[in-house]
Amino acid sequence: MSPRPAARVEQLREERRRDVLSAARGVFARKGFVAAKISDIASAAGISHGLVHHYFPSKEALFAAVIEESVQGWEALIARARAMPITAWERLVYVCSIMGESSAVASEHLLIIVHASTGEDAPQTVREALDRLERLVHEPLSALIEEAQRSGAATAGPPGELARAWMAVTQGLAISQALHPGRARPSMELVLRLLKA
Amino acid sequence: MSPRPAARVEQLREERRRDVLSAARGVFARKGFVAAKISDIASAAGISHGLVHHYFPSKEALFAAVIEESVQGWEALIARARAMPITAWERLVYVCSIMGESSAVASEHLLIIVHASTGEDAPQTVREALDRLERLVHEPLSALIEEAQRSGAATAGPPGELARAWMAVTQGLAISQALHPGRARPSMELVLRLLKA
Amino acid sequence: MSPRPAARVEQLREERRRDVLSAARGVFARKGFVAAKISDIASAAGISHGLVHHYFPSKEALFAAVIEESVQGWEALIARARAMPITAWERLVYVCSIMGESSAVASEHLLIIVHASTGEDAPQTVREALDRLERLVHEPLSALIEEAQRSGAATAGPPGELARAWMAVTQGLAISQALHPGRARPSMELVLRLLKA
Amino acid sequence: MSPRPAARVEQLREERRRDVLSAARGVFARKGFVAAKISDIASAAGISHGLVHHYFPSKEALFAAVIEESVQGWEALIARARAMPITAWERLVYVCSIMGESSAVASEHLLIIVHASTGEDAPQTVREALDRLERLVHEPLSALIEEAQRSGAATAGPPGELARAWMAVTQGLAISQALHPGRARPSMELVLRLLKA
DNA sequence: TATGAATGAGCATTCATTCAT
DNA sequence: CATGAATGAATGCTCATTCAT
Repeated sequence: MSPRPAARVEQLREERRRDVLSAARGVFARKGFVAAKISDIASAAGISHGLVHHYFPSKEALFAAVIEESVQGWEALIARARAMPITAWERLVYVCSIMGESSAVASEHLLIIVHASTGEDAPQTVREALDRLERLVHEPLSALIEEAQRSGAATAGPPGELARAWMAVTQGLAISQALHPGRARPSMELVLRLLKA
Repeated sequence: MSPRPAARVEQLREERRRDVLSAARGVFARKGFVAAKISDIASAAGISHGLVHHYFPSKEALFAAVIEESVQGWEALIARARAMPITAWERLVYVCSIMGESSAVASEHLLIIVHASTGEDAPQTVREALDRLERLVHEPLSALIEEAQRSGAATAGPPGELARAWMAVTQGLAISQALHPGRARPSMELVLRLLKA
Repeated sequence: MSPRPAARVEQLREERRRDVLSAARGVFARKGFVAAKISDIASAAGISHGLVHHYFPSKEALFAAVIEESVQGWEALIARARAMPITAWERLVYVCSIMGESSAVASEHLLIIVHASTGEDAPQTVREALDRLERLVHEPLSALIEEAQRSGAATAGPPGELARAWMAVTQGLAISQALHPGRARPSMELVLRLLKA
Repeated sequence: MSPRPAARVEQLREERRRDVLSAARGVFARKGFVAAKISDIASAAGISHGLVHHYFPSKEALFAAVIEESVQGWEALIARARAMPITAWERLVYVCSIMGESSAVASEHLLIIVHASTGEDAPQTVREALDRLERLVHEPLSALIEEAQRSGAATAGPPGELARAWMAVTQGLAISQALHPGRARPSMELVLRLLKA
């Protein structure tokens, strides 16, 4: 009966799933988990609210998927930076520059993480993903900083704390950007002054 | 008419109102406006949910009162800094040091402002208070930076943008601290590197 | 210790009770049982809401007392009419004229009875009082009409039904008056056309 | 997109909306606006309380819809009477006879109007609809009476006041009927005696 | 007595989730 | 797959009633 091969069907389904995920990312970023309504997400994705549950069993699962997506983006960024044949300091600069690009998607990821972090009601799956993210970003960053310190490029101090400070500062700037998109974005070069020797 | 002196009654009422406000500050800081439940606030204040409405007509009014309190705290801090007989740069250091103290209350104020800023559902009164806060902090800060630039203490660049960057960074660090209270707090001296000449 | 004799105290208490009852009559008349708030009544009586419960154990009891008062007023009116040394028709005219006077108090009684009759949630005590009122008004009225019919003054027809019609019409006019106090009041002479032979 | 034809869906929705409206009419008639509970209406309609809000955004809107329905019924009745090729007096008789039919629906409409008129808490929309109703009924009725007076069929007197008296009386009788459905209904011929020359 | 703080049951409303079509 | 009707748990808010002062 089906005119389309199963693979094509599966692909369409996957595309639709991505649409929902994208819509959810935007809505969660703007409203946070609790205030975001399934119907907001459905509207943003151009489908009915009932259909959202065909792709994601629950609002919580959808949120977890968005978080997971963010975490994987960070993982990928860090992996890319580590794979480049450059100095540790240049890797830091590279990471900063990507972060600073602040595409809408990146801002949304950051805002979601802020919401997920600051909200106390995040479900367990989300908590775990956030912890994983924390480690994923913090550890390689500390390593990069430590490496850069050895080469004299980075300022002295406990690399772990510097990494955290850098993460906090980056997050603060990203929030600011996300909230005021039109505003002149502080150059990431400024942020690097935190770490520069 | 009352068997108790009116002044005392009024005083008790005011105290209780402050208790509720404090409880609300904490809950709003941890959960944001929408996710915070009146019953959470009531529990935190050790009273029944009905009594919360005895002191504040609505959740929105309570939130607005908390925001107002934050705004006034900032106003006061800026005013104190401006009143001190010190150089512009020392004023910046002073403001940073107070901000960096990170009493629970200060963190809560910052988190609330983050929530209120990032959440799309803040009511109109709150939006206005936030706008006022934005101006209250940004303008004097820009002035301080400009002054410090003239004395050569601060780095070059548009004072307005530097002020915004500094605010974003401070907010980011405060969030980080609020979320991980046990963690070693990045010294505010680090933050000053952003501005130092 | 008490500077006043017990009797005087009792009298004051009784006066205050009447104040509350009067206030309640007005509020119940304007809002009905459910919509009337104890605090409305307290405000109207110029006392605190807590004090209302010193005079009446509950809102329901207060309502019952108001109804009781109405019932007794009707009883008294009917009794007065029956005691007068006049013809049956003149008694009908007398009752109509008193009803038509429409002092604020009389209107309020009527509106309360309408509310109590039309509202389904009246408590048992109230139901009983209303039934009693129904009989109290209906029976003597039927008797008066029957008497007037025998003397040829009243129109023919079952006296019981004529009495009910008259009561319904009187109530309708009273409602109209109560709702539009400024408006020219239809003369009760009009109402008597219903019964006149 | 929908697997069911849109027209059919719309029709079902409209039917269900009418069910809710009917249930609401009965409950509002018996209890008045404040005392009527959404859950009462839902039970009467055989649906869950949540679904009521699927069809009407709020209790107030539902009440307004019921009132609107009443107003339109009156408009239609008056329009029909005016369209008939009969004398003014016959038109009055016709209106009385329809009113006197006292189907459950008509009684409910009248009781609702009484509740809405006597209750002080009716929302603004309702107030406006009632004012409109007042004019809609009063003006054409006055005109009819005036016309009937010119033909000598109606009693003398200010047509406006007679119209009001007639409305009040009709309302009173309708209340009486609605409250005691089993009782012998006073003939509307009786009411016409108010107006007959 | 008199006040008003305090409680909690009750109601309107919202929204995630399910499911018939 | 897709829709939206339907449900009911959850939440803000009101208000009768109690009670410490």
